[in-house]
Amino acid sequence: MKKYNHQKIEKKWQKAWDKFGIYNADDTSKKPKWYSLVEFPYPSGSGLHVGHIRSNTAMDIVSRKRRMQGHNVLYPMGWDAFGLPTENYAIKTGISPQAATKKNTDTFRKQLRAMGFSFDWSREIDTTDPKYYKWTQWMFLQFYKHGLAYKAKAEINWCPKDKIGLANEEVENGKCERCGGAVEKRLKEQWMLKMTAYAEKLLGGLKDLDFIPEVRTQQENWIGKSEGAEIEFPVVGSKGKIKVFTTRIDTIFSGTFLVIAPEHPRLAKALEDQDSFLKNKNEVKAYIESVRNKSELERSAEGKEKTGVELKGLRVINPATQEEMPVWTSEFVIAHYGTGIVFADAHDSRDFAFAKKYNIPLKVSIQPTEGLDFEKIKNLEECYEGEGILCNSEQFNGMTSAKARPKIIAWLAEKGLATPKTSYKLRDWVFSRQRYWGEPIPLIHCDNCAKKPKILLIHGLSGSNQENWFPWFKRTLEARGYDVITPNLPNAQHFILNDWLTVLEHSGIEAGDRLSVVGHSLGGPTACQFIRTYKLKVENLVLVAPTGKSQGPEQWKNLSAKGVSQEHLLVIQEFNDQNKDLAKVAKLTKKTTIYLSDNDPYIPVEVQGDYKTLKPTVKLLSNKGHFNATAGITEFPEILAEFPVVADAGWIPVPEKNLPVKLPKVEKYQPTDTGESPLSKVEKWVNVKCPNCKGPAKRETDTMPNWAGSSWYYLAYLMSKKAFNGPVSTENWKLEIENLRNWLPVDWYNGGMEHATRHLLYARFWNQFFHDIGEVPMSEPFKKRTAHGIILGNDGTKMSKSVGNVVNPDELIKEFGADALRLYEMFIGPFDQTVTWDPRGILGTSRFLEKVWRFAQRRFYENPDQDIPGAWDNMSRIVHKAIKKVSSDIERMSFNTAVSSLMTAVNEMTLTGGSTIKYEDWKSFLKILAPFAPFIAEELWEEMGNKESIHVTPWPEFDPKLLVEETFKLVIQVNGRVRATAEASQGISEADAQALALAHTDIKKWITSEVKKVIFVPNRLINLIF
RNA sequence: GCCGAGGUGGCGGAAUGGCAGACGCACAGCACUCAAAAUGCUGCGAUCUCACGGUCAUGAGGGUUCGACUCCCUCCCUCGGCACCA
Repeated sequence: MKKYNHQKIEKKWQKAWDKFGIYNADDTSKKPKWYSLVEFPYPSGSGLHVGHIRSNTAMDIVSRKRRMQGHNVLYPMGWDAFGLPTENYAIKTGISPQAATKKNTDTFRKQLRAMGFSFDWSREIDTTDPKYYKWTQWMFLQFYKHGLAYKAKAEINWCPKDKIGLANEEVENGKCERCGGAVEKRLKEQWMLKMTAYAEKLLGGLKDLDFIPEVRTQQENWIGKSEGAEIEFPVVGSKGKIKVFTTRIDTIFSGTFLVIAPEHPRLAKALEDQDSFLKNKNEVKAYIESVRNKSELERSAEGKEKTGVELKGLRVINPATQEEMPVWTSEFVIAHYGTGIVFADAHDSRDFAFAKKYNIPLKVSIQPTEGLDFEKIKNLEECYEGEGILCNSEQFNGMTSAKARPKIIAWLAEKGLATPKTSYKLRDWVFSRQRYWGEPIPLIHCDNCAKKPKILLIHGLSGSNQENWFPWFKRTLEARGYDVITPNLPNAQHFILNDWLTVLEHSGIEAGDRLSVVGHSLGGPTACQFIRTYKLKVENLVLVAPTGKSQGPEQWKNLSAKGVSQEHLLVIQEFNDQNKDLAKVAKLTKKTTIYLSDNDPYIPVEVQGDYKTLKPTVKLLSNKGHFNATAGITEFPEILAEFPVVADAGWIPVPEKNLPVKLPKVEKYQPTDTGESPLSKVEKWVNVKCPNCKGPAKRETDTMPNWAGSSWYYLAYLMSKKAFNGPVSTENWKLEIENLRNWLPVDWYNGGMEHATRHLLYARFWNQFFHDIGEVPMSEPFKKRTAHGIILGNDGTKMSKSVGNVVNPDELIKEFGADALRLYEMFIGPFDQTVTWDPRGILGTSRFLEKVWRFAQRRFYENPDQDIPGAWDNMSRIVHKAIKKVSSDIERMSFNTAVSSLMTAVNEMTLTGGSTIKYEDWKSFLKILAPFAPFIAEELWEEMGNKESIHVTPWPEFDPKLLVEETFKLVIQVNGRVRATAEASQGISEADAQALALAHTDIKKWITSEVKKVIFVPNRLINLIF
């Protein structure tokens, strides 16, 4: 009889499984796919801990079961390796984050392998690998190119003592984690992702997802949708209006003052303004200053009295009551929610307290429906915040709050003073970090390109800037951010080239401008001549129906008929050789496009061929004539394609072919005391050529947040090796979409509750965006989301290095084996609940495995024959009961009871039948044990002579017939209390059961009268009522 | 303050409205042993009783029900999240 040597067995099977790659997912399989996902760990220096193992084991069990159920299973693993601890370690020790990460991931990988998780290691990823983050950078650029990434001033946590910006994780209760000093808010230009644009989608998408309710509600609360109205308060003595958001428009008649957030930009503007209405500027300024100097903690402290000052000189009118109201500023109003201004009344406790403090008049307009003392509310002794019946509200009196709200909105909307409006708590994602250890943001800032681009529009013969599509053109492109110059050229009827050039020369164009030129008709060749004469650099030259020498004599006759003198015609002809000029001009311009129409009276189709042989792009539009008003052209939308919206001027994306922007080596990892990333000190890296104008430019030195790489890692697992090894490009991404389509969505994603809001929302946002731009096939990435409870240390507190209560799995694996540890992790308590690590607990599961081992040895060494004649049917029942329970328990994440039923089965087997178990039954038992304890199951399976791995054999089905026992224990109750039990046969009738019960010796003494009533639950109990 | 989860032996915990405490840890007794470890068996909520058996027990108090850990109401406590969101 062999002894159970877990060390030997585990090493043996780790090697064998690797060798045969039995856990590698197959991209081309015809089997149904199954994608299990656990949050990939941050590879910290302290190694894997028992908390990681809990989630990994659970999903490993699910994955193994699915594999045995015939699915093509993908269960991948990787490293979320960018992050502060590694960076702080680098600051302290000087060891590069790259080197530390390598070491840490090696440790983690080794530990995870030792646990026997069925990961597909061929798909391992690392967010800090340039091969990975080149795609993260590409993705950021997609956000940027679609207008969802923008730079704006946002608050960062600033530690004035350490002189560095802090991540949210580094702030504890408003204090710096490092030095314990108070943290300030500072404004800094930061990259933001416009997540608010997806608020509604993120909320709506939740509806069809199988997320546990806790996660779902946390996401809903985080998005924080509330529906209400925006009301306008006219300013007294001015045309201005102040907009206010409210969800309680039913209280509008009690609104007696407005309150504006101290940080509100409109307030700042009013203070700067020389002739502003404000009469107490200094007082307001001082107040805003005092608020800014308060820490977040002081400001929001519960029960803290709110402070504020009145904005003297500013009064508004309540649109419902027509009464004048004062306007105040106070710290309790949040600048970024709603409009940053609220109307205040007696039905909000904060407003109420504030008004009392500063003696602002109050009015009551809501009467509680029951219970409360309305007298006190009416006398303004108490604040009533709830809903109720409206009073003091004119025609709305007597209505309930709910009824009145839409009516009041409609009433005010009619006067143009209110619109229904939805607000969200969700804010845009601050995407910049002023740190080293993150993905560089792949943008380059170019001062030259930051200049407002100019467009020079040159009209043609007999034309003016008031004609054709020119006014429309100017208006539209100005709205797109361009400076459009449309000079009126002299003697339009009698063209003199030099006169025209002189006017153009003085039209406001300067050397170094970002210039585009649009020329219409004769303006086309004039443009070419102008560019050539002054050697102008032009970004985009657009010629609309340009006239030229190539035209035939007939056309020249036409011009002549229009009054152009022969002399001038010769001049035109002379410079007007498109073939010659354009060839030269093209050298000075980046891009040239010619628009032609098939029915242009001046440029007939016969001569258009000449243009088409030229280098510029020719766009042929049908039926546009000469592109002038005579042809009915007053708007020319096609041309807009040439001039895209000017966004975030000066930020030029790094071209795809230059990705990744790799992190350079730095001397010091310490953030700078100006609040910038240490990257800003690497001049060689920072200073680059502008990809756009080739002039001097600087790289963005902010890096991406930790959340970036983890927002798409579930997609990365699906991508081919080629995608990571090859160049990054939109075309290459598209090649991967098929793989995404095969595997998405993730069927089951388990992770911690701490990621229920941020990570999970970021990833969903990311995915929805890429779905919208056609780069990801599904809108929602995760079909099912569950969460595990955390494991507390022995002492009931969170495991942490400093407390010293972290449990190291290495020693446990060595002493008890990975199988015992896996079982204990599952057995320790309900999977979704917080549990406390009990160092003795693993003894139980370890003993259980020893017991399984001994049972197997007895059965197959003492009785080596394939099957034992007369083996107990009871044994089959025990096994099939366990198959049923284990199968369903895994699906409902009740892993602790699954383990317990495995234990029960073994206990019952040893008790009932010794080792007389059928061969098939024992196989089935090993199979249901296999997902939990894969090593021992595999070993015992092999010992039975099986050649194929147990982990790829079919999952056993239970036979319901075997589960039915002939007799059962009938519970006998008298007046609802259990008084006895009796053995009864299955399917016993109510009458027989009653007879059995009444005859029972223990029941007789409870019989006091005739049976009044009988409750009979078949095959379970009978309850006699006397 | 709001939202969510939870409260059951000495401990971790189990229980489609139907025998509360499965399974495990700890503890005690017995067997094996010269002895110990390991293993196996037995016991293990409180209380009354020599005993058969009874009574009380699932945070507290009420309710619904033949019957409640489970459903409803009120309250207390613990944990997690959000936190001046108008």
